[in-house]
Amino acid sequence: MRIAEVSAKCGLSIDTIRYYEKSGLCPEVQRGTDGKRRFSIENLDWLILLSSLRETGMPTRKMKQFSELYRQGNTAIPARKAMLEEHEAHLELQELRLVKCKALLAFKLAKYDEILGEKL
Amino acid sequence: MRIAEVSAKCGLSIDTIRYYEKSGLCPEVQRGTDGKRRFSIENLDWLILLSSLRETGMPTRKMKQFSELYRQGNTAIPARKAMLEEHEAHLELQELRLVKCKALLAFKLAKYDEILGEKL
DNA sequence: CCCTTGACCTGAAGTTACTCCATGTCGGTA
DNA sequence: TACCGACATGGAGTAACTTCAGGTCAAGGG
Repeated sequence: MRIAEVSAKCGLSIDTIRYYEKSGLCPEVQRGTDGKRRFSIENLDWLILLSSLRETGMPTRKMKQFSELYRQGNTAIPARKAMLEEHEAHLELQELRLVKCKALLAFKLAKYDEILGEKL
Repeated sequence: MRIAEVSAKCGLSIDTIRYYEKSGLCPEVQRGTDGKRRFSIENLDWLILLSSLRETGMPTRKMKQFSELYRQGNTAIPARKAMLEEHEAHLELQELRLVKCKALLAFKLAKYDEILGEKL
């Protein structure tokens, strides 16, 4: 698979994918004889996961750490599991922020409607 | 109210509050005779709202735009309302991302457990 | 066979949104 | 009066991209 296809499938921009590889956030990507990247299914799956982790606020520093644990193979699975569980907890926090913001917006919008209503 | 207290109450760091004022993301803050900022309740409320908007991904460019509409007073309420409603829609998107990430994590964690189970 | 096109490459500079730092002032206390 | 803590400023540093300038390669059209 070439970079454009991977980009479409994982939601990361082409530039971001190159940036992630360069920064060691994803395992080595093979190259064709033309020097261009050829992504495996494994590469794609990894980028899909990274994309989702990133969207939900995991810093690249942690993604790099996670990637290093991946390179270490199955012996590092408990460590990887711990990282994902930590991120799960982080998702709960984000959920709370969303709920809080929703409530605040509802309150503000109600106040706007009140003011607009008075003008009639 | 002084900056340290406002920071504690709105969750933004002291540096961020100063940065927001400098960038025009919040209305003018009064100064005491000592040259130090004295925040009103209105200032605090505004920063609490900005903090929540920021946490949920509103870019500072939009926060600035919103702030300019605030300065225009009640005539700009329909425009402000529209912006907050747009952000509400954005929150729905984030919600989806969270749900998607949760599902992906659950799947990965189940796979890890499977691998760890096989080793026994 | 040559030329153009399109998808890709690299290294470097630019952008966003902070965050940290050095240095300086002011009001109050020992 | 000397110092302390909370605040001030301007500027440099950082994270995570994003954009840009300039170059390569394979394929197709004239």
